[in-house]
Amino acid sequence: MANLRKINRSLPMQLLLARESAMALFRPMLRSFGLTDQQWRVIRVLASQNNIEAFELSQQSMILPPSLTRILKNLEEEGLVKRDRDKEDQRKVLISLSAKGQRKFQQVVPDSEKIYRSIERKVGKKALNDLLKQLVALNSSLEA
Amino acid sequence: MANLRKINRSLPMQLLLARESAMALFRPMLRSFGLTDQQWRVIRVLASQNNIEAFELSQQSMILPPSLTRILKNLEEEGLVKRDRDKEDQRKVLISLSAKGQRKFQQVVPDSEKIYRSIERKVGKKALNDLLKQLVALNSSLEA
DNA sequence: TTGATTTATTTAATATATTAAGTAATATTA
DNA sequence: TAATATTACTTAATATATTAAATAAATCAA
Repeated sequence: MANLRKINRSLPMQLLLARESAMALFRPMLRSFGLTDQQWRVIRVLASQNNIEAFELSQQSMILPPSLTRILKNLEEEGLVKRDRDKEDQRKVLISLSAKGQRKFQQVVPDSEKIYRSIERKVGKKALNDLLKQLVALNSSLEA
Repeated sequence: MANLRKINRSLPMQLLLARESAMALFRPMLRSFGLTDQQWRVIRVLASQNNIEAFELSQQSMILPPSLTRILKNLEEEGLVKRDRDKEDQRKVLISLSAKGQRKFQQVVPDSEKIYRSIERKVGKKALNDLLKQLVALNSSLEA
């Protein structure tokens, strides 16, 4: 039987495992605030850029447009985000956090930062920064 | 407004981005063989270990049991895998590749390896190995 | 040895991912 | 400017993710 590298030595698998290990630390906290991983990604992006186009939001939150449509529908029903048509270009939808959404963000930030700092302690600040740099380099290598 | 690190500087986000960049290179090839990412993960594990328990398969393929149940149902309907009850412990299900599943694996391996080697060239063999080592280290740090 | 507990998997319900197709608004071009 | 193409998003269909609950077999405890 032809050989393939052991699955646990493959780059995509190690990236998946690493991401799962990291997210496992955030997930219970996010759930306690009634948020899914993706909803939190969306809210984070919106907290830093108000009235952002759906396409931009999709890129920055790494959520494909069809998923984003549903996620925004849910967040809108919960009153956390607002959607408006762009007056200049009626095809575009501009999305922003509601006051309630901003409060939700504020509530989550301290716990999120606490967990991130505990990761920094476990991994080591230097090792973490090195890793981030290598991931950025990897991404630009792979795009090329 | 309280501050949170920019989303694109967070570890989970960079891991997600890196994984997507890598998987984007494999996906068209896998689809051309009629396989989803997850189905290929399952087949890879089965190719190296026949008659594996569902729980073990779940761990190694990084697919939670409820998802695995459906994935195995689909793969079984396509005749790629077989399921048998463990004679010793009737709770357990033992899974293995059918002859057809083994042929499918053999068909995909060359293309998969070709893509992996192109990644090695783009990223650099040393950089890739370093990164893998750091990811392994990260995983053990985070579990601790 | 029966009743309670644990283990291994499946079902169910809701959320997200992926690909393809559809729709409406805008831009382009002959 | 009417026909065509493109853009920005949504809908649809199928696959997977996540959490909770259910089921059935095995184990444990009294």
